[in-house]
Amino acid sequence: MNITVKEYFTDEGLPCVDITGCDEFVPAHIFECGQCFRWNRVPDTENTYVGIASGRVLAVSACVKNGENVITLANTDEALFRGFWKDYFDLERDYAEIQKELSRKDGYLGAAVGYGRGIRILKQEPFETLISFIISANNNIPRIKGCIEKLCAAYGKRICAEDAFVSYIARISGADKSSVCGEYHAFPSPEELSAATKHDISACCRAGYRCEYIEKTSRAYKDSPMDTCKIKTASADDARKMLRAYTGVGPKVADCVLLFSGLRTDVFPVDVWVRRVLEKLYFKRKVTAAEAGAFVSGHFGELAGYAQQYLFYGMREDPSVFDSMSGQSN
DNA sequence: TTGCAGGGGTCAA
DNA sequence: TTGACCCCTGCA
Repeated sequence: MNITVKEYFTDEGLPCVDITGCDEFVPAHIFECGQCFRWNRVPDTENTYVGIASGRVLAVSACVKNGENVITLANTDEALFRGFWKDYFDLERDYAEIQKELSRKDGYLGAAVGYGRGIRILKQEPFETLISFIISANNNIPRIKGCIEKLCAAYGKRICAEDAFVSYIARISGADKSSVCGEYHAFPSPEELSAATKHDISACCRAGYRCEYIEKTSRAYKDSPMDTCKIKTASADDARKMLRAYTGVGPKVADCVLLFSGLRTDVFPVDVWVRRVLEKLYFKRKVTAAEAGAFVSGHFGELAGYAQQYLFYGMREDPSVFDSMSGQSN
């Protein structure tokens, strides 16, 4: 990937970088495809999102300038971009090539890829991803986001945005500066979160039976963190086993953590949405999660994780993208 | 206002 | 393989 980075300051004095040479980057698709919970669209903007990752706040937008796609990252300089955000957004990977390969595999994927162009799989912090997807079990996105925000507010480090950042957000959204939030919280570290009991966690974020999972997993993680090197080199099944050693992690959550923290791309989280896609497109009948999992690992191989994201996003956002495709899988 | 079903699973029997 | 688990939301 040959990306070009231009560093500058906005009128407010906020450090920014403009990235060109990366056509596969659509903020709405990246942040609303179900992989992350701490990125939110700035009200009254079409394509600008603010999020927190590893204790850093960033505003992301994309537009076309002079016929060229430009990604603007605000509140970072070039050094921080190269040292952190470039990897977080997986900007080294050639998604156009992945899309080509998936489209060749099967007609349904071709349709899904066409719809979800611009999705990128983020490399999120493993502990945050682990706890977030434990909370996601049998839960819906607004509530998951609410639980996570409350946990962060209670146990995470406070981050005060610079005045220039608040002014920038106010300007691009047309909002009054006083209405723009300037306070954020990092996701708590294993040490911070493991200090809380399940009762504390329950009082804080009302996550029900998942609170016990959060307590146990935070404490276990503090003593025995994920061995990401081992996870990357092990077989997919062994990697899943390592994740499932944490309480509250079953097959679906394990695959989500592996995929969305950028550790593996050959896993395929099967939840009710994905199962619906597979049943509708490939099986034409009801299947179990295990049956679905066995099918996809053979059918999609190393690119299973990307296939999952495109299929899932297409099915959830607009199931009609598959309507003209019946009978075209191979 | 109330009651009920269902939600992007996991655990234990 | 099945039921219980906590809590919220939408709907009748």
